[in-house]
Amino acid sequence: MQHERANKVFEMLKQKDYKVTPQRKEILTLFLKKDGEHLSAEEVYRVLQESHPEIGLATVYRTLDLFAELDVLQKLSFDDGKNRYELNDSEIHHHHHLICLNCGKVLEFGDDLLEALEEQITAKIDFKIIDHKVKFYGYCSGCY
Amino acid sequence: MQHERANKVFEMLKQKDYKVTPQRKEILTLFLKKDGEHLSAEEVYRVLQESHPEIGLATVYRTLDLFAELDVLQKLSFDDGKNRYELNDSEIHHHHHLICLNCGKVLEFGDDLLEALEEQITAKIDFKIIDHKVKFYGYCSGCY
DNA sequence: CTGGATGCAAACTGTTTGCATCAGA
DNA sequence: TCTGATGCAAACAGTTTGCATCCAG
Repeated sequence: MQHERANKVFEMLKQKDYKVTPQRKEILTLFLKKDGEHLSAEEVYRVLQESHPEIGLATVYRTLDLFAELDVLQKLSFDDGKNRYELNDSEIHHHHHLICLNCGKVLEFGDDLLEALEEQITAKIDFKIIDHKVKFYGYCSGCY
Repeated sequence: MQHERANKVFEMLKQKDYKVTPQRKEILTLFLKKDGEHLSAEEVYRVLQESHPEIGLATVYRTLDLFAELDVLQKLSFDDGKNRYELNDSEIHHHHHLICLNCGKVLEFGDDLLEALEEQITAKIDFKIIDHKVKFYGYCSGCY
């Protein structure tokens, strides 16, 4: 149920004294609709443009920042010069990215395998890990 | 022996019909001197400025790009809006980064542990991994 | 009604490019 | 000599900011 998720976010906004504006609603709705995609500010802006031409690019940026801060979205960067955002899968259930060096396609994989690695690092180095980002580069099935 | 490493790179440049210019020499020398540091173009530019004020920022960018392409340097991004470069430790001996969320300090660790992970991924997903970038976020010993 | 949110345009930052000049091979 | 490399300035892309206006609470 998508709007259930949305309502949860709206709740949270209110609780933290942020206003629930139509712009914020629209942007969240877009991400819920495109669950799993990694959208840039520009892309969000362009899509919304069609149905809501009043929304400004600055508002998109501000809203994406806000949502990232509230952990509604996760901020990503694939080193193409622009930040991307994706819906943060509720509870800490990360996934990571396989980036095809040829066609640029981005595949994903879960991070269960990484937990063991984290433990080993924590044991070796005096560093408390609380998050990680992993990117693998290579060639997807269509490209080799 | 540092200039041995430098000479190797100069060799390579010549072999690939790139010219060995004083600017390229200076930039490489800087990275050799600051081995292990992650320098941004701006930083390289500012440091060189002191001893070689003629060198232009555009040249720094072009040279960093070139070196990255030749695998002399490795291009990194710590999501602070600017690219950084570090000396690429000769043969494929990667290390990865532990980024302190509090003070921004960047620690490093080797990647021997990751190999097993790669194999598991390759087995599961149809994707030929040829490189990876891993970043862990957390708190370093001074910050928790 | 009131302060936070918005839209717009201008400012900013990091990076790239066009072009005349320079210099390594 | 002659093409690739440089320096400079202008152009660019993505993002941020100032400010008058608007509207959710």
